[in-house]
Amino acid sequence: MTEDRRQIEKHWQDYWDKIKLFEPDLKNYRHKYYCLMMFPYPSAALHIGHMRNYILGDTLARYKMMQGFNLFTPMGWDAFGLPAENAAIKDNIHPTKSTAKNIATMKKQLRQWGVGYAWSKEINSCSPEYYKWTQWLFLQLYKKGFAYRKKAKVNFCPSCQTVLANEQVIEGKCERCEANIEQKDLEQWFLKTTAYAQRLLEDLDTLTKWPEKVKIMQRNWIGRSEGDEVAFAVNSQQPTVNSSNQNPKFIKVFTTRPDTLFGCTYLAISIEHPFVTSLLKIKNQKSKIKNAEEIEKYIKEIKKQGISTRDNIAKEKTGVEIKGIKVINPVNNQEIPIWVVDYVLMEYGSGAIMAVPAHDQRDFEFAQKYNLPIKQVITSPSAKRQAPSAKRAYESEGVLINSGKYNDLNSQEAKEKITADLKKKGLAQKRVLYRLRDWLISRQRYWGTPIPIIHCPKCGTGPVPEKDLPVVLPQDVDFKPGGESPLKKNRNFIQTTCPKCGSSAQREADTMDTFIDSSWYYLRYLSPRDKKNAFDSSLVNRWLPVDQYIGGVEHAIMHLLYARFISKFLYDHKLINFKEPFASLFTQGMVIKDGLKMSKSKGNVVYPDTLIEKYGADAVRLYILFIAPPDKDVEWNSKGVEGMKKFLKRVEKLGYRLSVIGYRAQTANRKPQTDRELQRKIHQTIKKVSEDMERFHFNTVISSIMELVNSATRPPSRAGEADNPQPATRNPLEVIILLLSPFAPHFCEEIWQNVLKNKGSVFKHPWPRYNSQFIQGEKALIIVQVNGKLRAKIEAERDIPEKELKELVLKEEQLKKWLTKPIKRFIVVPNQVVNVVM
RNA sequence: GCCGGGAUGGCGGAAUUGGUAGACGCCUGGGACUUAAAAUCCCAUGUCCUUUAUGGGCGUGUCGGUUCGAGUCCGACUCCCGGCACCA
Repeated sequence: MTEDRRQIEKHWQDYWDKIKLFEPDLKNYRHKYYCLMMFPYPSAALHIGHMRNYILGDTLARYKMMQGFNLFTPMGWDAFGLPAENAAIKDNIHPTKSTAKNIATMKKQLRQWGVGYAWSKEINSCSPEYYKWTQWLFLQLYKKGFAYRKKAKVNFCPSCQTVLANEQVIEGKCERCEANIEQKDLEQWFLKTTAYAQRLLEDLDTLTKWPEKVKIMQRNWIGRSEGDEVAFAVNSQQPTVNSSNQNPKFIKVFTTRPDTLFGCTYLAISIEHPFVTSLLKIKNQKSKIKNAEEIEKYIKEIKKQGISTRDNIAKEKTGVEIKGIKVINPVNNQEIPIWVVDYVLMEYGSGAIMAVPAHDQRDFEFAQKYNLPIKQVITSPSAKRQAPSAKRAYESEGVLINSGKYNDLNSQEAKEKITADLKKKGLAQKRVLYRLRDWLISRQRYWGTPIPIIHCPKCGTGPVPEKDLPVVLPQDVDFKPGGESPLKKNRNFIQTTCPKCGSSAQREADTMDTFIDSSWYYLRYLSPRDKKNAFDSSLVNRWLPVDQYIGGVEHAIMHLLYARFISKFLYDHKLINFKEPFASLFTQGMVIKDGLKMSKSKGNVVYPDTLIEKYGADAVRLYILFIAPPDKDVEWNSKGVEGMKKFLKRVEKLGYRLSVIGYRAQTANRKPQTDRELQRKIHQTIKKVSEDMERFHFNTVISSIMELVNSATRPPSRAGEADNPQPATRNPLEVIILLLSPFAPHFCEEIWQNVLKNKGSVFKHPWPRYNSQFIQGEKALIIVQVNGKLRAKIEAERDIPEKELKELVLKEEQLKKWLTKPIKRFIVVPNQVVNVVM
């Protein structure tokens, strides 16, 4: 098979095409199985890391096919995005061309690996046929008020020359190019993801087949936090929580720890807080402050430094007191100072906090620096009256002290009582905050879906009518980025007429974040050429949610959160009838090389093509799934592929031997007990493999099949079983081929049809079943321990009574030297272990 | 700092509910076949000790505990990987 292996593989690839093995019957949704891989970005060529992903999915798909499911595994291309555009700028090839070329290369690779998809349903997010409906989706969101424009401080990447969503900023750096992110005030489009914060959080509990890890990451990202809003009166004026924040009569703070209110010794306020801004703007207000100039100077300085919320945590906190104005702590009417600080974020809560230095580490550090009082009000329940540590704040909950009538309550009780009392006075209310922000979707780049919006000088901003979709992305664009959208420079594109009044108007020049393309693609696969609808609701409602979604853990937050958000939006507007798009999620591990994730930019990429040339696709497929459980990261080492080739050769030889000699002749030469032993192994293996397939333990599946091959190849090792004759054992080769076929499809199809002489594809044959009565022998191997240490192994009848087993143990020669003292206890685990305790 | 995950031979890994630790494979060493090599097959392969056996001690990151019995459960710690991070 070595020489013509490539030809054999190609032969079966053609065969699967011919019999349309992977083409679904979408009308037949009974026993449906929608197996979806995250669609790839078309980069130059797929490496081993990608291959692991697709082989994993293909193996599962073929297994499900054999189990009799009506399988649907489509594939497509997430083709818009920055890499293609950057490559285009560098090499001066239009993204349309380079993308098409990359897709062709990748399709060829996938085919060579024996990976099958329903190619008739292929989609490509950069084709007008697809992005027309991405635009349609945007318009639905717009019409329902879920897409809006606002001027906001946004993350701007100076290197990519575009804004980024919060999720795309990692430690203050761009996730793509790692340039430091700048904050800019820009008018941008947002989607109201926050409107779904609570449901995105709650419904995670319904996703029982998602990895816990991914759900935890999403929960943390949504970041729900329950607490209270508490109003602090400015000087002695009477505040209420219902007045506006601009009103300088009071300042609202958000806290999760109202039990520490008595320990609040100053109020810290963001430099951008409206209270501060209006204070400095309005003359008679400003005159009340003794150090207005100092504050203005401070704010200017901090703004100049650029208060990024993410990159200066290590920096020492600074601030300046507003002299001349105080606030009243509502629990004890104590006057406390207000400090304008750089460590309170305007974007979260109310932009002001009650500072409790004794019980918050940040406030503690600040108070120490500026010599502000540190007042302990919580003590640990175990060590009452513990002095506050000189080095750290005590941040845990505990028992209240120095808190007037609330003393001796625990934190939980105190929270409720203090809030209730303040609520009566109108000074507090419950509030739930989320860390999740609205999704910023505008990108000042060329290679993306144009936002279907028209700006009319008379009518203002309005949608492109649905009948005019798609808004086609023009080809002749100078796409070099320059801080604003390249489309702005294309007059033919920009100039349009207002659909309402007909006067000359301008198109929106920004394109959409590519995560919108991937937030709904799983719906389009079922009717990719439909010219009238984004998706066919009746098909979608029958085929979704996706039964198995497979992809990288790097999409745990962004893609999966956005796709869930869009599904919920479509559900609420009755366009689909399910709330969650992906019933079961599997996140495969990364392939590591030299300690780093395999990636082109790091220069540690291994391409599978030369390995496939040398060993064949099946051997590489087997190896890639054999080296580790698929959800774990794995360090790549090409050395072991050889072993897989050897293994396939042994199976081939077994097949040759059985087919030449004939299976019956072969069994006739064996003793009956040999057959029984092999038969047991066959059924045990079917059981183990079937169970492990469901758990995605593909590595142990392969080793179990190897064990069965070893048993079928080698002469029997154990004899001495009862020799009552048994019916002829099932042909081991047939079982081996069936179990192995999802992993090594070409090889197995070849043996199935040309050696075992079966008609039709092995993938049309049902997955083998085991018979549990063949699994157990009538003798059990029992481990004998003395005081917990292994001392002997004996064979005994299954389910032997304890008394007889004890006699057997006492008779055993090997054990005599250990059983020197009187037996205290005799512990039996039936058919497994005996432990003699002396 | 917080939240996850992990640590098992020379290597990748196995051990599903506490019951033979190291399956399966790679590497390595030895042997058979061969004029020779490749391929193939067979044997060995955690570690130490001895009286060389159907022998024994030790051994799953560290320390301690529970149990007849712990890689697995509990408590404390070390290191590695991933996520989040002035979120009040």
